[in-house]
Amino acid sequence: MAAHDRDGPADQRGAVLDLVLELALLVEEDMTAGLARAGLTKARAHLLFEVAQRGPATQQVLAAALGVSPRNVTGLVDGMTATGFVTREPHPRDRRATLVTLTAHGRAVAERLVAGRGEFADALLAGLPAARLAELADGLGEVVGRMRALVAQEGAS
Amino acid sequence: MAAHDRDGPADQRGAVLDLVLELALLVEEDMTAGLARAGLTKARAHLLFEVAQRGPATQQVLAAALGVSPRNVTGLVDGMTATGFVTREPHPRDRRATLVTLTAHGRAVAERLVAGRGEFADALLAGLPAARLAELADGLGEVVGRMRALVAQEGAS
DNA sequence: TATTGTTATACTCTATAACTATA
DNA sequence: TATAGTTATAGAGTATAACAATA
Repeated sequence: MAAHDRDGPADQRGAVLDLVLELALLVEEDMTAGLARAGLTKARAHLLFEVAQRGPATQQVLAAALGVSPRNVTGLVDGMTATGFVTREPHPRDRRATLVTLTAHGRAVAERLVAGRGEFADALLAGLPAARLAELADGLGEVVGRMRALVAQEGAS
Repeated sequence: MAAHDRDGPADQRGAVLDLVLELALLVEEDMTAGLARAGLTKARAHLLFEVAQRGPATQQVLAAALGVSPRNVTGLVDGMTATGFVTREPHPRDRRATLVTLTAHGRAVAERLVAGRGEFADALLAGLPAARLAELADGLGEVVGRMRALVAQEGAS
């Protein structure tokens, strides 16, 4: 117990870190599985949401928004065209460009996934007292802030 | 303000969910970047840790432990042999099998990554008062428990 | 006959470089 | 000359099915 007391703070941080890592893993698994049920991968869902928010967009714009190469967007759009989520429409004023546009199915799936967030939040958090939620929001906010700083710092170097 | 008050609990859950999702994304990015600096991918690091914990293991065992196909393990071991993290050693009693074994480099990198967890925990959490940490551990524990149940439930259906 | 690992094939995400059509 | 998107090529993760060697 003495050693445990001495290492208390580090142990506690380690325990919280373990929870954060496990949570990240579980969220990723759950999300990937849910998207697969909708016929999507994470990369394609990302593109779907981007188009849903912006409206029809060129592949260059999408590449920049997603942080991937233009070539990669070609592949994603190819797949999502074959599976009926988007179409390539001619750009009205630039014949080099195409406008990636949602199909009715793509729009419906995007809306359904966004709506599903509420259910997900309930499954994770319903029944927790407001005080408990507030604590979590505070603590997570702090941790997320530090993570953002870490990632930004490493991205810069 | 009235509508805001009425939707309070759902809003609060939505806010916490956003934090959880952002945290999962940031952790994943940071981890992927860190592993890349060590010459590893997530899949290869997973295999590395598994071998570090178990000692030399057959590819079948590793496939089961990682939850991937045996064929996939062949590819991972091929890559990690080429990059000097592991070797294939003959199984002493079963000439069909190979024992995936860490090289000195593989062992060193595994130890370095495990040690790096402490620094990561500090970067994320150092300076937070013990009470704050305890709250976080409680809240995250609850959320992780529910996530585990969710994933298990979906995996079963 | 069952198991271990590999070859064969295929799909997805990712990247760079070279090329075409258009600005 | 610069830009949009594609073809070409390549590496990594993932899967199933067929096959060899061995149990």
